[in-house]
Amino acid sequence: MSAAAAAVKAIADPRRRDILRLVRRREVSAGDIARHFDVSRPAISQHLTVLKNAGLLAERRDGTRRYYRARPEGLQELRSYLDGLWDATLRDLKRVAEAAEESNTRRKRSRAS
Amino acid sequence: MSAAAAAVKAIADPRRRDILRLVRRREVSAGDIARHFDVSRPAISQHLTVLKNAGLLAERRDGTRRYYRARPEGLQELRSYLDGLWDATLRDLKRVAEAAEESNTRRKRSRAS
DNA sequence: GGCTTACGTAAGCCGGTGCTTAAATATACC
DNA sequence: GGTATATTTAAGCACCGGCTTACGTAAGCC
Repeated sequence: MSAAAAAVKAIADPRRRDILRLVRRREVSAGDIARHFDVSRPAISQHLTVLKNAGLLAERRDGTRRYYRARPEGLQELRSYLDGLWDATLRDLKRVAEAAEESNTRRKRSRAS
Repeated sequence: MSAAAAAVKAIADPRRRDILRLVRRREVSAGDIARHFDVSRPAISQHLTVLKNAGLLAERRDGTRRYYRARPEGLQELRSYLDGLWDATLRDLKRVAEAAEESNTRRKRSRAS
C-alpha cells in the first residue's frame, strides 16, 4: 500500500481525525491524548500507531513518555495525492460548468421552440 | 455523519478511488464502469451508491442506463474539509511551532507552582 | 533490587463492509 | 402483453478493523 493510500485510510476514522486535530499545533504525550477520549489507552495507542505508519504523525521519546505531533510533510503528501485524484475535474470546473450550462440552455431553447 | 466525513470514508476504499478516476472527466454508464473491474456488477453498483450518497458522484438516467460522473462540488467540499483539518499546521509552520513551544513552557511552569 | 509510571503489544470479541448469487425493478422493443 | 437489457436491491458470508482486558516492556525513583 502506498504511503498516501495508508494516509487516506488513516484519516477515514473520526477518532483519528480528532487525534490529528489535537496534535496539529503542539506535541502531546500519549497519555494526555488518551485523556481526551472515552476509550481505553490501548485503543488510542493503536490509533497513534496507524497514524504514525501512515506518515501523519511524528514521535519523540523522552523518558517514559512519548510525544506526538502532526507531521506536515505527511499531510502535504496526502493533499497532493488527493489533488491528483480529481485534478482534471477541479481544474476544468469552470469550463465544464459553463459547457453544461450552455448545453442546458440549448436544450431548453430547442424544447421551447 | 457530515457530508465531508462520508466523503472521506468513501475515498478510503481503493476501488472507489479507481471509479472516481474513471468518471472524473466524462460520464460513464454503470455497466461500462463495471466492465473495467473484475468484480460483479452489483459490487460496483454498491460502490456507486456510496459515492453518490457522499456527494462525490452525479447520476443521470437515460432509458435503462444510468450515467455517472464526478461531482466537482463534492470534491471541492471534501478538499476544504481536509484543508481545515491541518490548516494551522501547514500554514506558517515555523511560527506555530515556536508559539506552541512557548505556551508549553508556560503551562509547565504554572503547573509546577 | 523492587516499586511506580507511562506506554505498547497480544488475544479475542463484535459490528461494519465488500463481495457473491439470486431476485426485483424499470425501460425499450416487438 | 411478453421478452430482453440495464441496473439496483436482498440475503448471506467472510474478512477487517476498532475496542476491551490482560500482559509485557522500559525508564525513573527509593
